[in-house]
Amino acid sequence: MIVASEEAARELLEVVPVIMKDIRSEMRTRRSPDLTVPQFRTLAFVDRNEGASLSAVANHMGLTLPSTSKLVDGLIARGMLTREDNVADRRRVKLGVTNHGLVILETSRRGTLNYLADKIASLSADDREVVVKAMNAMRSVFISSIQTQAPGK
Amino acid sequence: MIVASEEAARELLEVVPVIMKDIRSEMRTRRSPDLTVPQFRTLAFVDRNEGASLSAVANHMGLTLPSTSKLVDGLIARGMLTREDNVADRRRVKLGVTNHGLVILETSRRGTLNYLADKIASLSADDREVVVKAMNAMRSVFISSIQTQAPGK
DNA sequence: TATTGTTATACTCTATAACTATA
DNA sequence: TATAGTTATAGAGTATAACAATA
Repeated sequence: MIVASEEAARELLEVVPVIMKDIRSEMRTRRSPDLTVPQFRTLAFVDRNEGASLSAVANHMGLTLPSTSKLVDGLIARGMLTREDNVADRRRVKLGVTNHGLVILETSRRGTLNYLADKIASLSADDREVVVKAMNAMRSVFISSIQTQAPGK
Repeated sequence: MIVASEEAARELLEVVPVIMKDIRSEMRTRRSPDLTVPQFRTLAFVDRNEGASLSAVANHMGLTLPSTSKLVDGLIARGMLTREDNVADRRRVKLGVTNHGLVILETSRRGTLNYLADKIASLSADDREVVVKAMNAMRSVFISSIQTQAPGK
């Protein structure tokens, strides 16, 4: 089977929004209504990059600084993130996940993973393998390799 | 390679939001800033199902009726959709795409497809095939087979 | 009474413009 | 002057609650 880029692009444009809609609905309304997708991704990023700056989060999320600032505001207001001054460069902030934030993050992740795994269980082992391979290929195309600044500087 | 549902679910939860973010950004800011993703999907659905009711659109999109009503309002205000009474059942409406809507839809689709195809072109032929197969598997899992009501009744 | 749709209200997501503080 | 971040403002996406019209 010869697959043109155009054909793969059509498939992505048709199917990806539907998967995304499903993930978003699951996060919003079912087992784990605590986090929206951007909130979940922000929390997960700060968890993996303790002390990250706002710019680092904005870069990872592909959002502007004002959008990211507001997103972070909400998570701080709900006690899931902390924001401190960075003494080495006082223009910057250092973000951190609270214990409460960690609990919410893990609960949300578990609920969503269970939901997705349950759906995927209906596929053949071959199809599951194809999905994993496709996601790895997509990762190389869509996830930029830009890394977080080291928290210190 | 044996792939557990859990592993495939983790991959989906990590990668799909990033692809979606990219598609959304492309639609919003680059070649085709005319339609958001939900607007695009609504227009495409009504194009394929001329005379569809609001409920049919809501069902397809996985949205509530009020949300769908507002979404459609916006497209009507911008001259891309029409809304008429359904004489056979006056509670219902019949939606249609205008010529202007068709032009915008096609322009947006072409721009986004070109953008995606360009990115995908960096993959090997094997990887492109894997992507298409994965999307077909996902379609069976995530796209419900519920069909539109016939426009007449 | 059930179905189809709209209006009112509210919150999140996201952007641009204008600003402050620090380097 | 350039960088990091916030505040103000605004539009889109989405939901629930309350309602009107029709079946």
